[in-house]
Amino acid sequence: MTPNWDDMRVFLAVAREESLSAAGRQLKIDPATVGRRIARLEASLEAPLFTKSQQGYLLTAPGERLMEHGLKAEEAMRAAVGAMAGTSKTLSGQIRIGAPDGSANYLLPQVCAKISDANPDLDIQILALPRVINLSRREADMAVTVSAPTAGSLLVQKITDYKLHLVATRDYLTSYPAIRTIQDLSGHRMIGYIPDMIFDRELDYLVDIGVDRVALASNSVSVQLRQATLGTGVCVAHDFTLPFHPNLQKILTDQVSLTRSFHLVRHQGDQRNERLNRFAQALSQGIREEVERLEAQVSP
Amino acid sequence: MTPNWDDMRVFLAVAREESLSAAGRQLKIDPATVGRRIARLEASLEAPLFTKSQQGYLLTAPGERLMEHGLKAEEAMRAAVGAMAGTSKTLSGQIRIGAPDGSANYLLPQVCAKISDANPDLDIQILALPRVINLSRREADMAVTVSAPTAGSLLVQKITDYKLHLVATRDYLTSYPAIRTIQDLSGHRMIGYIPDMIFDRELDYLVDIGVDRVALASNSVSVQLRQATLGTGVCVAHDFTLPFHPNLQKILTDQVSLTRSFHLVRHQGDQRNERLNRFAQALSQGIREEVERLEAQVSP
DNA sequence: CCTGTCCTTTGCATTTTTGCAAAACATCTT
DNA sequence: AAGATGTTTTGCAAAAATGCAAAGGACAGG
Repeated sequence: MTPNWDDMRVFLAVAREESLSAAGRQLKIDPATVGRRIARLEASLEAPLFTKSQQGYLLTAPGERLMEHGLKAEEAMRAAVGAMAGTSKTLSGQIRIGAPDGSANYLLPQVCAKISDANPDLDIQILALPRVINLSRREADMAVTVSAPTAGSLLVQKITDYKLHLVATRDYLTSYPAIRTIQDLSGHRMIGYIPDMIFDRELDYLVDIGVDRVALASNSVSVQLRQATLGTGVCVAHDFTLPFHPNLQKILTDQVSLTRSFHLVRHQGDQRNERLNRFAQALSQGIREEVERLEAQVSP
Repeated sequence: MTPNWDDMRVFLAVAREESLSAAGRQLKIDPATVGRRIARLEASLEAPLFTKSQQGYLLTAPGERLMEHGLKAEEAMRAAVGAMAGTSKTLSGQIRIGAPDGSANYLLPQVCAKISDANPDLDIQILALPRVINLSRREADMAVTVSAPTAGSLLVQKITDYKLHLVATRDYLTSYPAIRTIQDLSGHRMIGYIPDMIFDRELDYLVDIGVDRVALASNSVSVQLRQATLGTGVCVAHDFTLPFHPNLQKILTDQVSLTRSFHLVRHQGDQRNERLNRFAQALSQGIREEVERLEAQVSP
């Protein structure tokens, strides 16, 4: 019998989450229903799609083959929904943004709050991960990145430049030897990324500055800034984060001033998706304005 | 809210049939249900998809846009189902073949009966139309044709050659002046295709033979043969039809012997659809064997 | 080893969807 | 003009799907 196309939507969620419960949460339906929908799909296709256990639902070989086609169906359905968006005043549904946690923590909350105010029926999800978001696998609808990706069928647009400077607390600076030159840094504790976990070359600030040892490291910008705010060392901070940490001040600004850029990266298949286009436009403009507003609050 | 993907499947049927009733018949669901599914889809997309009346359901501009994406979703879902077919011993579901009515009447019934015997869960539909089947519009899953199409993203494979000869009944031949040469035909009633409705140049047999007037014409081969069987004239017949009309005999075989070929035409997008591949293989082989079997029964 | 947590599956009640039949309307044929 | 045929829409009963709760199992932590 003809499979129910909507069962394919459920199938994709289970394939991704590898769990009836998790898929049920994502789809907002009962796990019992998810299980029944999978059973119905398997019956109509006469093929076992998962190996089943309480530890998880894992795709079989036929299930893998089905998933390939299911992803195409999903893309078409997304585009279909997107094509309808132009007819509505406000956006609805759910959109997920991937972002490095610097922008995820310090920019996106404000930007997305405004977008949400203007589009009450839209659910926005900020995926803050210290790694490259895989848009091909649809981990998110779009991603804010620092480096512009060059490979894959992706759309990339530059959003804005932003500045970074070395920072430390005033207490730290008065308690430790003066920092007048870059060479003086070698006598200080540096805070930064975990070197072998840096997932974007453009985030490797300290190498640019000439620092080769990081005593306090984290893969999370907010953790790094919290450590700096405690007065435990010197780190590189985005200017737009400084209004949130008034006890941090810039140092060596005449010698070290870094500039990076945010890019918005999207799946090429979404190019004509009006719904995502509208959201992307609002997001880019929001980020641009927020960076400008926050950097204006930081003394030169 | 998230549209139900299966509502898209219903939407496509209504868009094609331009009628709830016709779509319901095609989908084997009640027209009332079809109407409700369309209403639900329109509500979820917040867009009117059809202009509605008892005369029919016609797509609106948003509906047209939706259809583009819906067709892609459909292609993906068909491929998905097709990818599963290899896992099952027998085929199931529904497959529609377009064919000119010569092969539709005299070959496909036997060939499809055998395929159906081997695949009890498969519904086979023979679309016999006196015109070119539009595979791009998915009027059928595949088509048997005489001319090999050269345009469009289609897969074409030659199935077999077959022969055609001038025929008439014995009674006709004894009641009317003898036919010894092609020129003698001008004093006889010719049966053939309606000239301005010939949809395939390869079917324009009488032009090849040099006959320029068709006194008894039809766009249907079976009608033509029935007329010939009544002894009302001379027509061109496929050799494989002659075992069904034992009172028809070939004439002028030394002067007129036509050869044509059957081709199987499929949508390029179905190239890796295992379910349709298996069916196509069985169909081609079946037609090949059936032409051979029937032509063997006809005296030279 | 025991407890807690989370998973899948099953039974049952509730909700939703569907089929059926009828009403209303439009079109075509006699 | 009347009857026949086919359409869409609506109300209601029947069927199907879903949610809820509980049972049973697996795994992790204390």
